[in-house]
Amino acid sequence: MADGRVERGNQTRRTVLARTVELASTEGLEGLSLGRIAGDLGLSKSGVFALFGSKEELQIATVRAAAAVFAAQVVQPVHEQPAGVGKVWRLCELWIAYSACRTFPGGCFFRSAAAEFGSRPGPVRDRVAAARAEWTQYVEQQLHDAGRAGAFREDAEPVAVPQLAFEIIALMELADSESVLHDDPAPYERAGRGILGRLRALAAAPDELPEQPTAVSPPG
Amino acid sequence: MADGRVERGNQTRRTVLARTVELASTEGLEGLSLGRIAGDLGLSKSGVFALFGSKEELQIATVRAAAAVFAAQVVQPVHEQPAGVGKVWRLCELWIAYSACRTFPGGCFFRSAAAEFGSRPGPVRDRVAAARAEWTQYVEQQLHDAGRAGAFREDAEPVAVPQLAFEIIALMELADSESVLHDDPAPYERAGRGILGRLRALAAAPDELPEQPTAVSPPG
DNA sequence: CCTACCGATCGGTAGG
DNA sequence: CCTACCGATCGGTAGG
Repeated sequence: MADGRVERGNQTRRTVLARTVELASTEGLEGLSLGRIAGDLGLSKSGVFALFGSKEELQIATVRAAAAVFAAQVVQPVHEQPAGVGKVWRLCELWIAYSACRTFPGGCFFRSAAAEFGSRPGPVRDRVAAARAEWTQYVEQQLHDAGRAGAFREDAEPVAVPQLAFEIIALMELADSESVLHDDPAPYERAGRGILGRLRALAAAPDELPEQPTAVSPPG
Repeated sequence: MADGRVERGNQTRRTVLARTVELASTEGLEGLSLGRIAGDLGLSKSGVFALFGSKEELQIATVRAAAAVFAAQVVQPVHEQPAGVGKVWRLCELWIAYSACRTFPGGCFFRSAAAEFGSRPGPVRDRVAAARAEWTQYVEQQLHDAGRAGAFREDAEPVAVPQLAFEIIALMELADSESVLHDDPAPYERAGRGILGRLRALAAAPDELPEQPTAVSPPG
């Protein structure tokens, strides 16, 4: 009972998942191998297997672990900030930093995972789709709250929140993809400029936003 | 010499590549298996191997074959159209149709391939990066030519061509990704609206562009 | 009975 | 293009 075996198991689980989120971002969730992970961490293959039950469960646990990292790095820091375009822009800056600093060595975990499992029905795809839908809804909620707080101009058309969220996410994800593919930080500036252009055009107080995104240091 | 063996080999090569471009778009370039392809096509594993020399060469040949499909479906149809925002928008419509009709069952081949090989240095990544760079340069060229033809307003800031190309490509690629992941055509309308919004804001004759994108039929 | 592993091995398949 | 194989490794499971 109190011999610590359960706690040791939980610790080993965390150790395994810390490694699989890294591996999966570069080699894919399907590229995870129980034997290789075990070898890397000095465990037996069957020991790793016993902790998760199947490779598929390991993949799903890896997606959940990546979501926790993302939440801590992108969502949590803005938690207490008042709603507004400033909060939306801060969220975008945090996303760009999350991508540019290679939190996951292969770039955004959820862009990679969506590309890998997007056309493979099953529980892994469903988990990835749910994680992405939650993020989209979170961005939409921030835009909605900003609108309710009077952050958008009233002399223009009402802001189409899902459209604007789609455009912001598109710019950030292409920056992530191109930056990884070409080892180049320049796409982050493009994404930042595009997002600021949209937000400044709609903001009631555009001067509260910078004219240009701050420079992003090279990856790696 | 003239016994037709070379021609038969080329035909078999085309048959194999027609299959691998489909498979790779859903299961990845790394997921290609010489044995599986051979079995699917009633060939021997070593026969397929002999045609390409290595799995890596098969992957590169698959990327080249996909590029030919893309060029025929998206680039070739606008070849003789005069430069202008109308040509740019037509190119975007063709891209959206290329994605929405599932030319490749897993969505845009080059988005999938970039996600899979973006952080794996080597000849396959280089070939994927080159194909994407060519597409980006082609879009930029069309925007540049439109500007030279007087298609953009002169009372606004000069159009930043690479920035605009980045934004257009970002919207199309997120539509592709989300449509595949959620089996939903709605993202294509978002992408089309976003692109038209940008083009109409910059166009000297915005009335030559539609106000809304035409509806896209569901995938599959 | 439980867990968290171990060394060994299952039936199949990988690239070559 | 074929049959016939190789060293290795795959995900998963056996008894202890």
